[in-house]
Amino acid sequence: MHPVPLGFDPIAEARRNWARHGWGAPDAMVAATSIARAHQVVLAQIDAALAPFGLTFSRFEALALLHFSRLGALPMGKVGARLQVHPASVTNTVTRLERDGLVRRIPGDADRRLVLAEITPEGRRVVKEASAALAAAEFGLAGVGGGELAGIADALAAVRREAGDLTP
Amino acid sequence: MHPVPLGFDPIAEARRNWARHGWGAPDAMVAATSIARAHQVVLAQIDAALAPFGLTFSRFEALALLHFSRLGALPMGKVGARLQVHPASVTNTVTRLERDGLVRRIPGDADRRLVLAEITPEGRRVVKEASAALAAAEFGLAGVGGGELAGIADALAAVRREAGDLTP
DNA sequence: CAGATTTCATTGGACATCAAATGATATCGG
DNA sequence: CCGATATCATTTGATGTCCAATGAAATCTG
Repeated sequence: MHPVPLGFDPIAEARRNWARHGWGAPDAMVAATSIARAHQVVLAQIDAALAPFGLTFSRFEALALLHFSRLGALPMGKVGARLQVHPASVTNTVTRLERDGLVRRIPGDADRRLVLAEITPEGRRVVKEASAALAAAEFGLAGVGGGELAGIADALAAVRREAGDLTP
Repeated sequence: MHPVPLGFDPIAEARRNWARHGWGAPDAMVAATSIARAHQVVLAQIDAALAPFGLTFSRFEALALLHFSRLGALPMGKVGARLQVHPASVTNTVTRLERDGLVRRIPGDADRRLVLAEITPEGRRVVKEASAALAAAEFGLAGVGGGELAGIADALAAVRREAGDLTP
């Protein structure tokens, strides 16, 4: 997509322009833009690593969650809560996983409003291979040192804290 | 979207599960997942701050880039290179900005393959107001301290370095 | 100079995400 | 017990992103 590097840092350039026009909160602008760019870069590599398995990161996350669960099955709502995505996104994700035979929808027994997503044996096989591929690709963060990885998680904890993700 | 907090950190939980199954690169997994979550949180707040202006972050970025440019106009390709997005995304973004009268398409004079996106007076008016709103909302990073903002940018610089964004 | 190659923007298809509305089911209250 | 309210999943529609293919125009090459 970007065969030709720009030769300069687009975010640093944005900061200069931002300051030149006297616009506010330049540090926040740089931090937010850095997050967006890092997300774009990492997700592209993750999806590339998962493509051979017919998975996207979204689908992999859902599949891994089910694989980790006690019964290999969770209600749609639980999946959304754990992955922190919109209910409609869960419906979409599970539908595609089901299409590929990695997941099955089963009706809730006690509460008939519930729909459970259950991972299939094929799903378990695929998620294991995919996790290995993801680990091999270091989640798109190859080249980033171990200490730097911890630094990223720590720095972003402040953002997640604001969002209420942390237990404080 | 998530009125009810989970009561625990989903990423910390993911790390435990990941380790329990002996899967690789847990630090990278945590870092990548943290980036994805931070992106989701920040972008949601940014888009909320921009909604009153009929803008999304993508459209705002394009509009600001044109506003900063010397002539208030840039070829589509340049916009994509600077914002680091796919050409098809630029086409989409500019089409919507044009629909709202914030941008105009003008044909390239020298090279007739080029299409220039030019910001309109209305576009300049809107982008200024929007930038103020964005600054007021601190880019969705209100509550994150100044030092922490710099820490985020610094930590993510390692990722952007790998992607070739930095000049070194 | 003419044909081949490259560059540029657009189009169409696929995927992910969210918001709002809908239908089905469960629970609460009188 | 029955009606009102709440919960759950899905559907529909809008956005944004990418890839692959296409057509138009410029440039390179023999």
